[in-house]
Amino acid sequence: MEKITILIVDDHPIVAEGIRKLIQDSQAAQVIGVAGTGKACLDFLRWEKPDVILLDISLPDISGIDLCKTIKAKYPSSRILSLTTFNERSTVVNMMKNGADGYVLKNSETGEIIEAIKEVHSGGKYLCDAAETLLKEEAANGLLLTNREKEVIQLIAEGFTNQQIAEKLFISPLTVDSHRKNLITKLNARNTASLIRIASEKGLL
Amino acid sequence: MEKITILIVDDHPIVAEGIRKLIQDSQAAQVIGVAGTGKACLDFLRWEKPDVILLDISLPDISGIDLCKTIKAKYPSSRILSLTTFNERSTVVNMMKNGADGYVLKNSETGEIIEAIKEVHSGGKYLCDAAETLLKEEAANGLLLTNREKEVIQLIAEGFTNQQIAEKLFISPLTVDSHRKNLITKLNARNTASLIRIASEKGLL
DNA sequence: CCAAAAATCCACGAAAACAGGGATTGTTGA
DNA sequence: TCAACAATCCCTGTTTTCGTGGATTTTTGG
Repeated sequence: MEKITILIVDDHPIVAEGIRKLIQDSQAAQVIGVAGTGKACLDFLRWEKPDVILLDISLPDISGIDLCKTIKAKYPSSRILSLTTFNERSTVVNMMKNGADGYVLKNSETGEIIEAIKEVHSGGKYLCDAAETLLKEEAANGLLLTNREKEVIQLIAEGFTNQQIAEKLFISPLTVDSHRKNLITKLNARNTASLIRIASEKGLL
Repeated sequence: MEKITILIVDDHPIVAEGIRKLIQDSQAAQVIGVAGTGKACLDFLRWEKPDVILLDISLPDISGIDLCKTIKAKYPSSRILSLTTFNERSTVVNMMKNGADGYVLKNSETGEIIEAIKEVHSGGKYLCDAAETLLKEEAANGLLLTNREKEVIQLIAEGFTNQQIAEKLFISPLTVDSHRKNLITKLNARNTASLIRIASEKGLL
């Protein structure tokens, strides 16, 4: 059986080493490279084509989310498995939206990670239990801000007034105010200040 | 030479494995246990006394910060090296305040981690460069909110008005307003909304 | 002890947010 | 096709924050 070739992209030497060991032990795959930055990753991909890329989100130069998009744009056939510590809805969603083929948390069982690699390599998608639960929670709990609301809350958090936001979005200040009120209601805030705190806690900014 | 005995406390199997490998390779120490939860850690310590405890902050049951305090209370002679991904002032400060003997980031060079273990074992303190820089930045940059300001910003973030905050603190609403204005100036915010965002980003809430 | 910083209080007008309605277009999924 | 939802806009009055400025009293560190 051909071994699956792997590129690890992670800026933590410890983690990279741990993954390498796991993969070696499993016999199913082999690590052909380790990159500690987004740049190193792209350089590597110019010369070698791993079957699966294990991608961390927090990298020193660019975010794994952006890197994911870039890789998929340049090498559409590459398979990307996101391997991170974050289990926030927004992160999971963004990652998958940007073309990742799977999402596994670093505190997953080791077996699950190998499983995910195989699944992704064979063309499937893989979401770890925790991530799946999160996505369901989102749907249920209704952490569902509309696109417009996301734009608006973002600008509010940056300190713009209704008036200024209206100008940026080419809509009426009254509309912005409506969005603001809806946001306060949706997130159960008392006022704008607590709205921003709550949004920040939930990773919506 | 006696090897330094180590207990790893981390809920990421990958990371634990990586650390174990690093330590093995270094020849200077040996891992005598791995705990994935705070409880497992305390159980382990009842029977065995590792020279150095490598402690992660994010654990499933209790925070590493609290665990640190607990361990130090029960076993004052134990040496604790905090090994985490976070490099926020507040985290570093809290950890050291609760008795940790060292602070190293997971993305540190592997050599640095071994170095830190040795230093901590021999009774010294060790702060990785990144953490040290952070602490200096804090002093320099002036993330210096006064006690009163911290109370006030906390209450603002919870959605209370000047009036309400004044009642809670038994001071005049005008005073609260002064604090608010000072906060906005200090943190370079445009208004309360952005004040809360900035404070949240800096971990001041 | 003394200077610096923190905490307190104030005034006044302008600007912004809040409360609590209502209403009209699109879009879209079942 | 039709109800639900998103996005838009509006009104009225009240409350709160913002900007600019100043002033006094405690703490506190050297």
